[in-house]
Amino acid sequence: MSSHPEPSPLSPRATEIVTAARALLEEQGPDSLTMRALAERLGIRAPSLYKHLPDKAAVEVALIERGLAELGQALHTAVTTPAGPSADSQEASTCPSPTDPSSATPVTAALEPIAAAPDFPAQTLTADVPTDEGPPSSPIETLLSAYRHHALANPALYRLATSGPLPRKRLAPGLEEWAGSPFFLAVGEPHLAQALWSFAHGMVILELDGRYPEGSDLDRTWAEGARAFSPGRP
Amino acid sequence: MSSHPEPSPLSPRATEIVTAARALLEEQGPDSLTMRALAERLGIRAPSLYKHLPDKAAVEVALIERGLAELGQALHTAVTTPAGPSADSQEASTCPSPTDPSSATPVTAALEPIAAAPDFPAQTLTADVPTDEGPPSSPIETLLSAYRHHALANPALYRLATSGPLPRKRLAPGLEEWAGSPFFLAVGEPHLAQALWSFAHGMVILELDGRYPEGSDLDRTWAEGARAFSPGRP
DNA sequence: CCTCCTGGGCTAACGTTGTTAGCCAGACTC
DNA sequence: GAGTCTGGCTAACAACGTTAGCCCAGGAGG
Repeated sequence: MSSHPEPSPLSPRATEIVTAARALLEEQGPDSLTMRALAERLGIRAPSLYKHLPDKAAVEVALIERGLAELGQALHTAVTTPAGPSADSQEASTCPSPTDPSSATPVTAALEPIAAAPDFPAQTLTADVPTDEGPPSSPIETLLSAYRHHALANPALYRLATSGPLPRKRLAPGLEEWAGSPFFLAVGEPHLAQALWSFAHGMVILELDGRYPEGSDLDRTWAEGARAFSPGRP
Repeated sequence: MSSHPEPSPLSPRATEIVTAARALLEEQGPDSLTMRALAERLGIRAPSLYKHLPDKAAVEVALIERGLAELGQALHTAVTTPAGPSADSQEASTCPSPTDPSSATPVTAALEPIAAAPDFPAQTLTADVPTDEGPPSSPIETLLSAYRHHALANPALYRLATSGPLPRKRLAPGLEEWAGSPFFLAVGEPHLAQALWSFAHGMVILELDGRYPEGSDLDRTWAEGARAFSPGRP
């Protein structure tokens, strides 16, 4: 198994840099991901980074690739696993990615909305731990739950990987398609799959951006959406 | 009617500045919206802008308010209008917003994806003019069509207004709710409305970011989504 | 052992960005 | 006429991404 499309190859040192960048990103927010701060975290000076990576965009592309790969991984196992109701198990079992042993970052940092991402004022992100309950759930519900959990567990990386214009040319080919394919596996029809993916992304990104009114019951909104996309609905 | 929640009050000159900012944004893309470029467009120097607006964020907040107000306007008329199949008519009839006469910008700039927004590599945004055809459409289809058309007609403003963390504190209160309320009017149930809004946003933002695979038939994806959210589906 | 080369660090510096401080001309008020 | 805003201006700062150029360690080849 593993993440099918291979990520762009990086020197060992470059990989270290990207790992540090990831930690910095998730700990301090995207605005704090500067070349100087990144270098300092590694005990070197900013210009030295350019000996290993051509520019900042390359760091971001590498991060995007990691983000897509991990998201894809989470979704694939969610869709393959024989419908486990608890969404947490998947992450823990697959995230120590086999392709990249050096990424020893503690990604599996549980589900509490990351402590502090200072750039992003955290707004409504106070009580939004999804409630896992109800019936053992259909494939679609399982997939959506995995999607939501994964995104909320890695908010900054998710945002980086899925928002804003994509530098497709610099990205490992096929990665996006692969990451999205579980939606097809779950619903069987490509256009419906695309629609479901769009729904999931819209939900997650609006939740991350604190865009829903204060007291919204997002669990119910997700459920309502899942129901809409389910084949024979009650 | 008009946009119910009043936008934050601005001095006449500040309004001019925001109008120029909007033009700059839509013509040259978000990266080109710098204080210096904005000032130059007005024939003054950057520091002078600070006599009228506290900082760049204030410019952006004002733009966001305009974006949300216009989006809300478009959606409201789409939902109130007795189901006109042609989505174009709405914009033209309501956009010269009655609240703000000085915004004489040609917003109604038709539907061709704006010529050049250089910062955003336009990618797949080549052949994505939505095809208006098929049966006269349900309220939900009308709403979704209006949403998509409006967003694609004002891509940069839409992105600014709906992506990234919201500075809620600085935003006119109630604006977001008002802009989103047509979704409730269309489906009748709040959670389903939120889900439908999320779907629409996800579709649009992914389309704007050129995130769908090359040859995607987005019309069908929209249709599939609309069908999923429709009450009694075939 | 000496030489050479190269990988990977460094400092200095440039051009942009948002933003502040402080100056000054005109217009309006009393 | 004196005074006070209003709204321009220049100069400057800090932080950003990035480039140029220096230099030291260590391995390779003779």
